[in-house]
Amino acid sequence: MQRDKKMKKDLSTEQKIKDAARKVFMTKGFSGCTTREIAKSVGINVALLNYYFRSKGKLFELILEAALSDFIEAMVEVFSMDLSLEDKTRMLIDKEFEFLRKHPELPLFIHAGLNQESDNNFDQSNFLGRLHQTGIFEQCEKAQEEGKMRKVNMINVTLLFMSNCHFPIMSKKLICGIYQMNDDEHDERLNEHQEIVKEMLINYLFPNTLKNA
Amino acid sequence: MQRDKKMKKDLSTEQKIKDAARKVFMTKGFSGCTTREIAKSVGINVALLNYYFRSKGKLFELILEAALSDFIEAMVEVFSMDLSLEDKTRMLIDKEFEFLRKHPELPLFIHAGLNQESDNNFDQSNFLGRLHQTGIFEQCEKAQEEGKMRKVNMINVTLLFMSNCHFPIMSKKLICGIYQMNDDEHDERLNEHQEIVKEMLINYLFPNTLKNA
DNA sequence: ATACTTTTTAAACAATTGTTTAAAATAAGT
DNA sequence: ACTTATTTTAAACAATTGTTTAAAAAGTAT
Repeated sequence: MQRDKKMKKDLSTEQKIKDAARKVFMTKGFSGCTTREIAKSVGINVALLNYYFRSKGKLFELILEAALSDFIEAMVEVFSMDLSLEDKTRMLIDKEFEFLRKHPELPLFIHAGLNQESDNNFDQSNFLGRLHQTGIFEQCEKAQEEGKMRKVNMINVTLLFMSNCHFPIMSKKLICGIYQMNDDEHDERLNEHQEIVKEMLINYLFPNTLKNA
Repeated sequence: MQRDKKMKKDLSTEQKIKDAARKVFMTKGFSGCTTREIAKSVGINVALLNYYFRSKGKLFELILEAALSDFIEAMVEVFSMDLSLEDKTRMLIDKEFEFLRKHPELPLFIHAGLNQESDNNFDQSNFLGRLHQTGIFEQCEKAQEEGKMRKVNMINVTLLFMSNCHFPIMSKKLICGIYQMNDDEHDERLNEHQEIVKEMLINYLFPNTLKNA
């Protein structure tokens, strides 16, 4: 009954719990927070958490799955466009930096979350399939055969992108600690890094393009 | 028994606790494990933990600090050598990959650990000072002035190295999940990635070197 | 030996944990 | 209206948490 008629309130309790859980899990991790903490931030009873979601763990899996999906979807969005590989590279990096600046805790949450779970329910969302549907792999393969793109395994390409986009965001505390920076200084470095990464990756993946320029 | 003046046993209990705590904290995180779990893995009582270290949090700080120190020390070791910047780059990347392959949980542990702590006691170990002592900054500055090295802020250089060495290791579960790989396949990708990173970074940081070749 | 200090333990502490139960409040259907 | 189903709550559950207390065990020195 709760699905058909969602008139009730401004926002369904189920969604409000999910939102709060996401925020709390993101910043504190699974075992770093309590169900009561989540419930309190929604303004509801603890029992209601287990009424909608069966357990803390089940709720966490849901949030983690959604976070993973967000990640993949951002990539899919760019890959699906009608652009050259160089332009897709630039756009992906820009989008990733923009997205991660708004959700800086996401990469760490995902990696920490994956290490906490025993069973890997990746197949469930079929991330690889969604990437395949964009035709990005064929586009790369073709460019590689034409000598326009360096012949690198797509997994390594993925690794290159993720490393250089995700890590700079998630390492803020470490970098700021080592180099004694404040938030503004770090932000400035990050802006510069965004350009560095773009040039470096394009330079590496599409060497001809740069040599002609 | 008589070897040391007022010492204890084969291996000091204090050290045994530290070793066990390191292992447990690394894999499960601070709030992901219990003091009893650590104590049990050493074979001692829980109270003994608080006898040597004042609390779980204090013990964790100690482990985290040591882990951070290990990281910096690995860099210092390479930077202190009498080598060209290109050779230091190659050696640093190789050493980092080798080291991280043995301790793959270290990067995630550090980043998650830093996010859990409220106070940043970085100054305590003076990481920046230890890096400065190696003369690496002067070496880079000189190379940059001579046009042998791309003029990039040292913080961005650090970010480039860390991103491309640490992230590939710490993202194993994510990458294996997306691309449905097993451990062997991932290992193979990692080996290839090590070479990719070396070429890409040297290519980017020391462009003249490659153009002449 | 005795006396004193350090190390280790068992037990208890109070607080918090995730989860459940049963009843109340609210909404919906008739 | 009344009846039923859904949503929400208060309270309790048993288990576990980090930490402390007091006493035993082991070690050291006198």
